[in-house]
Amino acid sequence: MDISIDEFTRKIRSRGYKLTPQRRVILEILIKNKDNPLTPEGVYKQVKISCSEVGLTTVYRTLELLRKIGVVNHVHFHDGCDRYEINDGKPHHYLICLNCGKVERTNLCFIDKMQKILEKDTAFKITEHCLSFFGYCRFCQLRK
Amino acid sequence: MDISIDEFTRKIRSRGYKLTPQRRVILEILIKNKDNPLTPEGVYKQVKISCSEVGLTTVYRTLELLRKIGVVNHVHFHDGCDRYEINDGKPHHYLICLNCGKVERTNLCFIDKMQKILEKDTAFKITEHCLSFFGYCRFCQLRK
DNA sequence: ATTTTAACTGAAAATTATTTTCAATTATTT
DNA sequence: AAATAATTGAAAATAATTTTCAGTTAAAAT
Ligand SMILES: [Mn+2]
Ligand SMILES: [Mn+2]
Ligand SMILES: [Zn+2]
Ligand SMILES: [Zn+2]
Repeated sequence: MDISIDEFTRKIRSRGYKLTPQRRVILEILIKNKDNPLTPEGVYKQVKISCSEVGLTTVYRTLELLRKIGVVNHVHFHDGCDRYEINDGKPHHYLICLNCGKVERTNLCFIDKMQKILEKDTAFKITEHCLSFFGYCRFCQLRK
Repeated sequence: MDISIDEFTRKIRSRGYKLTPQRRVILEILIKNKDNPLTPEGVYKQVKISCSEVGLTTVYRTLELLRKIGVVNHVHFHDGCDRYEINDGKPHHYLICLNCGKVERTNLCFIDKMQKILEKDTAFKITEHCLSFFGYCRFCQLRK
């Protein structure tokens, strides 16, 4: 369910944006890391490795653009920076250990149902949500 | 279901912390604003109004302390800063309009059920969660 | 193909949120 | 009242993000 480059091109162009090499590289990095949400800095570092002259500013700008067109989701680990992950259509949420920082991902989700009810109830048109759980992982429950 | 000053005092002292005037004032502000999560800056401004010599640094430190002892929750509106609200024991989540920024609150929540299942499923001990919905409010759905 | 043009870029500067440092102060215990 | 460890606020430091701006480029028009 990953976005294809063609689909990406279409989405970008149809809104008057240009498909630049920088945008393509950043998208590729996000796809490659579909299992862990990256910070802008994290994206930047990986972009640099796979070569390329891409500025950090452009990373920030591109991530926000991708979010706007629905290609990435924006998530929070409460660690002081934003994170982005490719939007694969499936809901998934995170379990973040307050002790060791370990992050687990889960696909269990009742949110869709909740969202439908909320929309009916409040007339709000929901396009994104952000859900994270904080607590203590298996390991940290024992020590400390 | 608001926390009482006695309960607060007990919670603080039992962990070796001191009950200072600053901490008391900050707690009062949070109780007074139980319906909208405040940023540290927001707390600071209100503290200043109700008089008091309290430094912004102390506000940051106190909010984090209150979170640690379970007196406040930490929420995110994706607007670049952390927010805190008094923990009244009830779950409530937010609907944040991506267009006008309006924030609505809802009590509808399936999270408790989800949390139980997750805990069983993952052996993670969950102590907090953060859920927000983003989209477009009634008004913004029409214009734009 | 060449021109045109608005979108895009990166470096540097600016801004904003948050954390750290440290010397002085204060709440609680003795 | 003294002892002591916790707490405080101002200032400095750090970290994340945004803005500015002059130069570049993708895509549309010729
Ligand atoms: Mn946070
Ligand atoms: Mn965010
Ligand atoms: Zn852990
Ligand atoms: Zn709105």
